Amino acid sequence: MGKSGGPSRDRIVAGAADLISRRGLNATSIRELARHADAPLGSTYHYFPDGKQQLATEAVRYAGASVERLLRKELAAGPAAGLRAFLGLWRGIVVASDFRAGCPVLAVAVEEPPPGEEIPRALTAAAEAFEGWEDLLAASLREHGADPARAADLATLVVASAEGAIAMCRARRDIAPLDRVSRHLEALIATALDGPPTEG
Amino acid sequence: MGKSGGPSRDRIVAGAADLISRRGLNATSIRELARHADAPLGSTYHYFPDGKQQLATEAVRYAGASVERLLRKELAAGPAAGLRAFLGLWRGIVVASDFRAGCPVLAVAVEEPPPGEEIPRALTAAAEAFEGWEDLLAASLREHGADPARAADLATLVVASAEGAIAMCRARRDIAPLDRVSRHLEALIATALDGPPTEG
DNA sequence: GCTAGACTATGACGATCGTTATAACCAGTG
DNA sequence: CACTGGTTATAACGATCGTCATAGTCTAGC
Repeated sequence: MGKSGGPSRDRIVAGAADLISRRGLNATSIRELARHADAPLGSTYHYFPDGKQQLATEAVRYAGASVERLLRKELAAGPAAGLRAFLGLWRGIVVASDFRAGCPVLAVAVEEPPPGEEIPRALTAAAEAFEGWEDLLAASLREHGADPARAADLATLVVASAEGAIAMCRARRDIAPLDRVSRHLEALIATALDGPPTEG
Repeated sequence: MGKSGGPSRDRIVAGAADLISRRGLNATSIRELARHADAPLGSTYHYFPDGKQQLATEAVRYAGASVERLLRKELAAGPAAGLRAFLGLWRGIVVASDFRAGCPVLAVAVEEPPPGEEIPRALTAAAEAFEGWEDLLAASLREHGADPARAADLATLVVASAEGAIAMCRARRDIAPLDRVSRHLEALIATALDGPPTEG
């Protein structure tokens, strides 16, 4: 098949993204990741010779790219549609998992890098995922008439509040925080497009 | 001394809050928690006979109460001052730790509860901490003339976006996301107090 | 001095961790 | 048939995990 791996490799990556989003990175073992994807332990080290760090990095990149793909598609209908799709995606994941799963990018972002100077690749991948989402949102906002100076701020607020709300929902086992944030964000986007606030 | 524990007990709890905020709950061992507080391992099981779960719960409650105390104090000068203190607190922690520490409540909130029906006490404590902060902010907003129906939404947005921004800052090793969110939130609070938006 | 009770020190228990090594399977090609 | 290269199976390495048990060291009050 494709020279870069068969279907089980992809299953491992996707499963890792899901399991990391539930348990956190450092708390998830390679054995659990393999079991979760119905793959043998030996295969994980076959496909990912650099071990856990490599698998985690690819899982984060996979999740980041998936969201980015959805975002790019839905933003074609405007920032409001993109925002709704973004928030709806997370809402679906949180509810479908009965508040057990969240965002794998967030899970990686909240863990301390090892004491050495080296910054783990997975953490860098998490930063890139966040930035990718922000950039798409900000560009769409600007294209639809939002104040360019505030577009980036608003995009950061959207990503940050979505991520935070996901965590709050999981703690409370209640989707209300995400819904409250969604309502507020949709209003914000609407006013950002209609009339830029008095700046001077 | 006090019947409920000496100074080293408090050191262990405070140290646990810090270490959990860096490494995550499941990824932090009791031995590390003891070492971090310069306390012997035996002492952790002496002060916290129910083990890791009890220590984690107390650490989350400690962090939640600390922030709540600060918030209550600063909100006396109005919602804008409270917001600034809240965001400034996190900013200080993130910057002072060189992007290694974050919010222990968030760290606990993003981890999956065990398969049984029992919800870990630490997770419940995390939910209560978030709610405590939200309630204080919402009450202050209402007291200062904000639309009561939107006060709760705005308070949730503040907490969610702060938590999310902290994680984004750690991933990027850059304080900019939190600063961007802060700027936006301060503007939001200002308009919420001045003129409630056209509701329709 | 002596005892009581709070704290600490030490070591162990089975389990699991990340990782590696080695051997077995199993598809295709000759 | 043999052979080869990608995949899986199995076992093991030292290290660390959460927890417990036991014994030691303190300090207070008699």
